Amino acid sequence: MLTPSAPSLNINRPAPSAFAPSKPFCGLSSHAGLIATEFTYRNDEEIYGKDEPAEYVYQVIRGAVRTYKLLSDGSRQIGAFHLSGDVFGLVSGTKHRLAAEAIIDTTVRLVRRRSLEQVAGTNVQVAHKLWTMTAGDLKHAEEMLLLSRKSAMERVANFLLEMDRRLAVAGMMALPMCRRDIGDYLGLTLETVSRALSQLNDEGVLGFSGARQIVLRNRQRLRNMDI
Amino acid sequence: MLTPSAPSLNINRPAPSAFAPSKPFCGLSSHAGLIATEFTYRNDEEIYGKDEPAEYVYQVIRGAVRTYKLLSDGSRQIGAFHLSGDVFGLVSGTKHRLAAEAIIDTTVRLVRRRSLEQVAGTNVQVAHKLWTMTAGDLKHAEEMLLLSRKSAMERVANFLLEMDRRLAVAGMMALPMCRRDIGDYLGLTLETVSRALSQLNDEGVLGFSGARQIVLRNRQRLRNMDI
DNA sequence: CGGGATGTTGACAAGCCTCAAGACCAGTGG
DNA sequence: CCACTGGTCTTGAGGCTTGTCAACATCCCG
Repeated sequence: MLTPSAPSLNINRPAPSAFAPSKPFCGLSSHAGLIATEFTYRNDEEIYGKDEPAEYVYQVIRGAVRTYKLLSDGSRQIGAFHLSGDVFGLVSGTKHRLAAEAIIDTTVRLVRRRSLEQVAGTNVQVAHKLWTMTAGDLKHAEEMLLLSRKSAMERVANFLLEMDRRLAVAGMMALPMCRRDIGDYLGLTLETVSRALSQLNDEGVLGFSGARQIVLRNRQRLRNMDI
Repeated sequence: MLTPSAPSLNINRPAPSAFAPSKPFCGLSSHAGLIATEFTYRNDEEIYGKDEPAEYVYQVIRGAVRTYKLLSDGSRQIGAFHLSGDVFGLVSGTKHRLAAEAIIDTTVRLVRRRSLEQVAGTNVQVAHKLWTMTAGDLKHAEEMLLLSRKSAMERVANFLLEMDRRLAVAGMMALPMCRRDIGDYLGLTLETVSRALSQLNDEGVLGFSGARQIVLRNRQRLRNMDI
């Protein structure tokens, strides 16, 4: 929860005292004079809490974010991992239904939700973009729902392919998240995730160079396990 | 699949030869001259198929609809049950990601997706309505994802409360769907659903008057099992 | 080098699925 | 009116996958 080295300004909640007005927000803020601000969070730092007013919409510039909710039984459900370029925190209501935390040191760009909706009120293209972004979240939720019916190995295989697609460089991926994060994302325990990864390693489907440095050696076999 | 008594015109795919232009589409078609047409399907009749072009958006007038996809292993995932008043078949893309079938004899009202999007292109309120409807679907998917982490009993309890809220009249609900449908919706087998219902009956939490006629006698206990 | 966090592996238990048999119910035809 | 039939639902027995608990290994960082 506390890493004493602070790479940048650190207030728990943004209230961002105007930082750097910057580049287009996923091709969004180019439309109108949306003010985008940058902000940096350290690992495990909260970006926003569940049920908080949704004041901003975010885009990851660098780093990784998890959105999650805590269940009554103490377990945690991770809704999504957001990596460089991803937009998160967009809701059509007024409150966040999931909390968001930086997994590692993360820089985000943010725009006020109100400004965005204001623009959407006059600009049809922006309004359409908001819709398709929410539809994208829906698609992801539906895919996770499908995954939830599958075996542990199928879920892990699917996860690996997703991460391979999203963050592999030179055929190798450096996972930002721990085994527990993966488990809470897939609806498995960290032990089951570890066992699945070990088995894939034993079978030569993947290779490790450190627990979070993974090379996929046989993507086709992973796809065959997959949806 | 085939019930020889046809209550109304029966073509497998709409291509609806203008039937009854009628009342507002969930407060939607009141905005512009959207033409709404009615159509009736018999039980187990397909309304649209997976990956079909999303030509229409539907509202249930009478009856019940299930949307679903078939998995590669032959199992079926039901995404949602749609009852009187519910809108379904709205996607932001061009294809349906789930198929839709009538569970019982069902009348729907439908409007062309193109017309709707056209109106949304000029009418900000309609555009906003499309967004919030998709956001509602997202919320439902997120709730199902949460449920998928819970025990069989918790899922069934949640299902009962949902159906009680949506279709109970005089404290009694007449489920339109069979045990297999419920199982495919909750990610359980029909046997597990049946066992959970029997247990709730034994505990006096609910009462049967026919397998699909259920009275909830202790909603609070169901809520305590629930999310 | 030491210590905490993270990851791996093993043994066991629990919950749910599978398979199977039988009960119930509605519709049909004799 | 009753037997028959197909579909739906219930109930039981056993097995499998995954969760739980525990021990140990590894890594990172001071």
